[in-house]
Amino acid sequence: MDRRQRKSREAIFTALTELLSKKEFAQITVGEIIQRADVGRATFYAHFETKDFLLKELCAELFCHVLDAACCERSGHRHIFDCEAPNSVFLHLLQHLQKNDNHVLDLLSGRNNELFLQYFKGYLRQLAASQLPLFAARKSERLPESFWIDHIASVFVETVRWWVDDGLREEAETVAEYFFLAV
Amino acid sequence: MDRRQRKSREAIFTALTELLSKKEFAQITVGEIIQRADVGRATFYAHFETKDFLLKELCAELFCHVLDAACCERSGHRHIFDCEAPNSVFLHLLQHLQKNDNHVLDLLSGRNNELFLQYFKGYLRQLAASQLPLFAARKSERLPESFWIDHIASVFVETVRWWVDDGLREEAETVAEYFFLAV
DNA sequence: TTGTTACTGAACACCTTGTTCTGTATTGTG
DNA sequence: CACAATACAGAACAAGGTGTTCAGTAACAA
Repeated sequence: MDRRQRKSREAIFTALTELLSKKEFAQITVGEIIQRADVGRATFYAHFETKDFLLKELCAELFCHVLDAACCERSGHRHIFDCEAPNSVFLHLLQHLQKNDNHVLDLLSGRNNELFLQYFKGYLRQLAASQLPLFAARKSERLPESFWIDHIASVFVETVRWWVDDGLREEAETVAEYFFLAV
Repeated sequence: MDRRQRKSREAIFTALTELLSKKEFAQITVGEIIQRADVGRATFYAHFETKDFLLKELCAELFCHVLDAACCERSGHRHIFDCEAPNSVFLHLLQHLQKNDNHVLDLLSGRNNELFLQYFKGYLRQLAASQLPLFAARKSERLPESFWIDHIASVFVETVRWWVDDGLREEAETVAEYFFLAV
């Protein structure tokens, strides 16, 4: 990919990320983004079809990064014993979120954005489906699997949301424990 | 209240309700609402500050109606025994939703509206707080109460969402059972 | 009947979106 | 280096939505 392209794309991502820490997505205009990114209007629309598509691609990058990181650490050389514990993936995810390196939490704080939650939950559903055996003990055979997967993803998302709205006062470990007690 | 006021207000509510069964809230414009309501633009803004405030008031009316109905039936002369059962309020709520008299489900179907979910969950949180003793068996003493209330409300909302996205294929009783198994 | 209040309908300024254009600078390749 | 391709800035543009204002009209309540 052309260096100019990468530069513009990155500048737009960064601009959006910075803006997201100040105001909610719906209130951010394309004009603000390109102004902060120092990029022409036409350039923006050459890269992203609409503002929503920009968010979608941003989410894709974020989640890939976070989930990959969680997976790598899990199958990495450290924490082998912890990884055998049922909550390791979710705990790692929470720890990543707590660091907030890539400002994911900005998207979850306050009155958050529906599109983001949609993507978030989508990824979580995948994760939940892959981790399904871990929750077998709790699951009743009377519950349909689609319901159960959705439930796990929902509870995780809502737990994180509660955590953020609460001001991140608890440690990631504590929240992971809440999650496993609740789900 | 002036009859003209009531008429206009009602026409606007009805117009929005009808439009919501066709498209999502974000795609509905004030122009469409006033056209369908057969009401002047100035009239709309005399009644509601913005489109969002309109939705807020609509939600308030809907939830008051639904929750009141659930409460009345519960403390009414019928279903006395059922009402002693822990799930009666939630089941009644689900049954009300299933009938969809007031098109609440339109707001929950598909890619739904964030504001609505916010209000929905807010009301649910109240209900959950009042019904807290019923869930005492499940709750661990290690879970903070604020987390627990939020959790119950979340699981209910997400259960209904799953139900709707699934096409309302299950009976309200079945869904109520799922809810109580999951929460 | 009379004063008050709510309504219509149109015009208005403002903002945001997404497109199109011209000219310019940067890139990777031969 | 030279050249063709490509990404860029910047400005102008139409289209569409928002919320306000105002003058004239109709419905209300006392």
